Amino acid sequence: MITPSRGARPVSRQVLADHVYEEILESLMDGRLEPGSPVSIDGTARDLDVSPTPVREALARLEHTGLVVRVALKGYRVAPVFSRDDFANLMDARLVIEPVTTQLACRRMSPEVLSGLRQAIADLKEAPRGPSFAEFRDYLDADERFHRLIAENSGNPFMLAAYEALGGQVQRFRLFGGVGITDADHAIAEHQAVFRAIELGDPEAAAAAMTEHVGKVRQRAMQDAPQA
Amino acid sequence: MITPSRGARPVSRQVLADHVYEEILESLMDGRLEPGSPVSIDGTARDLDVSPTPVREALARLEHTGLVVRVALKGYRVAPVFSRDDFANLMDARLVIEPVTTQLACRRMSPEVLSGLRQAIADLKEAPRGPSFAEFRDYLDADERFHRLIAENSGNPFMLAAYEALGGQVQRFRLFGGVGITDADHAIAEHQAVFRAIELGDPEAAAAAMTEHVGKVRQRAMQDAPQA
DNA sequence: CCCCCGCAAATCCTATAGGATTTAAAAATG
DNA sequence: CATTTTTAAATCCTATAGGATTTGCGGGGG
Repeated sequence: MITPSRGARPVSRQVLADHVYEEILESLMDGRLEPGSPVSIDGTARDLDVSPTPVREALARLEHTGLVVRVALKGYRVAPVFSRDDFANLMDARLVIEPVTTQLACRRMSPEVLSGLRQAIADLKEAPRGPSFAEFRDYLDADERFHRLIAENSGNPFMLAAYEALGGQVQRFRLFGGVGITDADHAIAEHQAVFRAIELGDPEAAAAAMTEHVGKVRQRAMQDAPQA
Repeated sequence: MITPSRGARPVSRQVLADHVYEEILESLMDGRLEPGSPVSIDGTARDLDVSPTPVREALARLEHTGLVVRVALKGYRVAPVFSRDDFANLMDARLVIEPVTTQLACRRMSPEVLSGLRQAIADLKEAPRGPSFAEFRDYLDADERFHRLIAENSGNPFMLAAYEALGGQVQRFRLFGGVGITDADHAIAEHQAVFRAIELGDPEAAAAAMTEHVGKVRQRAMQDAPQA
C-alpha cells in the first residue's frame, strides 16, 4: 500500500509521473513496501489516485535503480532482501569506487561543497538514532548526502553513475538489516577524518580515510548482523 | 525517422514496449537519429505503427543509458555528441572498475566462461570493421561480450551493476561517429593478453593486463578522435 | 479429506481520446 | 518587403476502455 504524502503542494505545472516516482521511491525507502512483494501498476494507481499511465512510466524509470525488478508480462516486485554476503559484496564494491571519487573530488574541492560536507556531518551528529525508521531516517539521509556530495563533485559523471548504481542499495540494507544505527559515533569520527583530509587538500589521505571508513563499516556490520 | 526493422517476427507473447526499445536503440546506434535532435513520442509511435504508450515506456527505460535525455514537459532528445573529455572520463571510470572485475573473475574461472571468452576473441577477429554502424556492430558486440562476461563472473553483483552503469560499449559509437574501428589489431592482442593471464589463473596479471588494455584504448582514442 | 475445475477478480498491456501547451505556419498589417 | 498577429498543427501528458492472461477462490467429485 502506497499512501500519498501529506504535504503535496499543487505546483503550477508538474509532470505527474515525476511525483509518482518520488512517491514510490519514498515508500521503498521507508520500508512500507517489503522486499519481494509485488508492486502492482493498477493497484498503485488506485492508491495514489492517478491513472496507470504515469505509474507505468515511474516504474520503468525506477527499474534501473535496482530497487524494483521487472518481469515481462508479470509486473514489478520490490527487489529481494539482502543476505550477509550481499552486504559484504556491496561494501567491497564501494571500497573500489568511493576512494576514487573521494580522491577526485578532493582535487577540485570548492568552499561551497566543503560547507555542504561540514553540514552533513553536523546533521549526522544531531540526528536521532532510535530503532524505528522514522527516527534514524534523518541519519541515513545525512550519511547519503555526504557520500553523494563527494561523488557528484568527482568531476567524472561516469564515476557518479557507478556510485549511484550502489547508493540506493546502501540505505535499503540498513533499513531491512534490522541492526539500526549502532555505530554512529565511530562513523561520525571516520567521516570527520575524510573531511579533514579533504580540507587540507590531500587527495591520497582523503582516499585512504574513505577506504578506512567503508572498510570499518563493512567490518562492524559483519559483526553486528544476524548470522547466516 | 525511425523505420521498423525488416525481420520482425510475430513472436507468441511479447511486450511491445521491449520491441520498441530495441527499435529506438538501433536507430540511435545507426546514427539515423542525430545528436540533439528531438525524439517525439507521438511521432515515433506513428513511425513504428504503435500507440504512444509503449513508446513512452521504452524512452523512460532508455533515459538511464544516457543515449537520450529528457526534459519534463518538453520531451526527449538524442544525447549530445561525446566529447574527448567525456570519453576520457568513461575510460577513467572503466580503469577503476574493470581491473577489479577481472581479478575477481579470474579467481573463480570456469571452463564454460573461459570458452566464452575464447569465442568472444575469435568473433572479434573475424568481425568486419567498416565505417558504418551496421558493419562494426558485430565487433562492438563481441567486445562488449568479452568485458561483460568477466563482470558477470566477478561473483559480485554490485560490481556488475557498476560496470553496467557505465554503459561502456553502448557509448563508444558516439565517439567513433563515422570513423569506425581503427585499432582492432591492437585491441585483439590486448584481449588475448587478458585471456592468457586468466587462463593461467594469475589474478594480478589479469588485472594488470586489463588495466593495460583499457589504458591503451583510452590513449589511442585520444590520438585518433576527430578534432581537439 | 483431497483434488480439480470453473468463474470472477485482478493484472499487464496497448490503444484511443482529449486537455494544456508549445511550435510552426499562414495571414494580415505597416 | 518586414513584422506582428492569428490560426492550425504538433506535442506532451493523463485518463479511460478493453483485450489477453493470470490468479484466487469456492464448490463439486473422487
